[in-house]
Amino acid sequence: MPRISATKQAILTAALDLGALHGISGTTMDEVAERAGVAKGSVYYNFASKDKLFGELLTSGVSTLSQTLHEARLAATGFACIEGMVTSMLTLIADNRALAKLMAAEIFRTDRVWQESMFTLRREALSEFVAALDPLVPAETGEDARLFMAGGIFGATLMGGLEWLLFSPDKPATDVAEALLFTFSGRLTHG
Amino acid sequence: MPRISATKQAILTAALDLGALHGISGTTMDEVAERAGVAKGSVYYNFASKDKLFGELLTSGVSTLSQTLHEARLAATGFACIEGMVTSMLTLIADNRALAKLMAAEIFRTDRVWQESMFTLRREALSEFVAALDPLVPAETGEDARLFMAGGIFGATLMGGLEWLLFSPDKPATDVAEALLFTFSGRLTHG
DNA sequence: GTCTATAAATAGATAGAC
DNA sequence: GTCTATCTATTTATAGAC
Repeated sequence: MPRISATKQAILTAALDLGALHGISGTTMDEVAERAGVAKGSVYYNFASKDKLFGELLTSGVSTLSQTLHEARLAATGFACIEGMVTSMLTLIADNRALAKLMAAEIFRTDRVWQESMFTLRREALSEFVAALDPLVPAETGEDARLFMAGGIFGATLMGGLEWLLFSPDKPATDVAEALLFTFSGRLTHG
Repeated sequence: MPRISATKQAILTAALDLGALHGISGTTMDEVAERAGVAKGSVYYNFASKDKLFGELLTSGVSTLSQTLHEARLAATGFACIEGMVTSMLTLIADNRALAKLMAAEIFRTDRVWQESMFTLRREALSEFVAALDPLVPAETGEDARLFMAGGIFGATLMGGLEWLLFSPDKPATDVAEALLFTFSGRLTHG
């Protein structure tokens, strides 16, 4: 595992921040070079193309998410498993705010060159939620229904997390997790 | 209320479809003109700028969403109210697939010229969920927590809906609604 | 109102010096 | 490995004929 060069890291960070601000198509390689403090030639020395640069950023980001969810899933059982996964994902979003914004904007795009690998990685992340749901849903629940549920919990956490960071960033993460988990706890139907 | 011209409508439709495919920054005014079957000059005759064109598209879309949620909220009470809102929103997403994709990608952008009005309209849509949640949550629940819950239900429906349309479009809408509502019904914690 | 033609600026990418 | 300079294509937007 060759260590990543300082220049390459600066480029990745600049691209991530700018991508979160203006979207990938709205970010130019000139801007990336300027923000990274290097010449554009250096950007292209490290990344063959704009697509390669952002593709690396996104696939590594979704991969980290999968791993985080996987670890959280193994750390508990039953509904506590969902609780831990939602909380872990919120922490990850808070620690990688730019990446979360970028992912939210790109996750349903179907015209990217890296679409295929993103699709696979996204499915991997969702399948962690599917696995966590397995002991909680009736045995006869179909595969599609499990995926819709997983997508829903994933979406709730992502949107709730972004809502938090963009509009109420001073609130602690636990407030957000509690609110989201309240809606999944069944207490909504006890009224 | 002056009726919208056929040309203007064709331009709006073309812009919506292309924006859903390639994002707003990734869509060019040349493509819009070509797909709409008009010259680029006609596009600029009807819309002063690219920003104005997509701004109109997005604000009118979120406005429709707000109205749909409002009507669904008034049509029921208690948890059935949430059920109706989620179901109505899924129907709206299915009927306006391109708009849903566009909104999902743009809803957290903070660098757009129409950001201010989008922010307001988005809050309006969320406040419908907040109102529906009012009788279902403890009286001492804070304003922020209510918004996080609303954002979560909204996010779950949007992501679940897009997951459905992109990857299992053959399943009926009721399957998706049932799956999402299952997670909010409390049956997850009965295991 | 719609068109063609074009301006003016910017984009992704490359060449070649150092 | 990093830079400057530049190529080529594309982009938003406008001018002006019809």
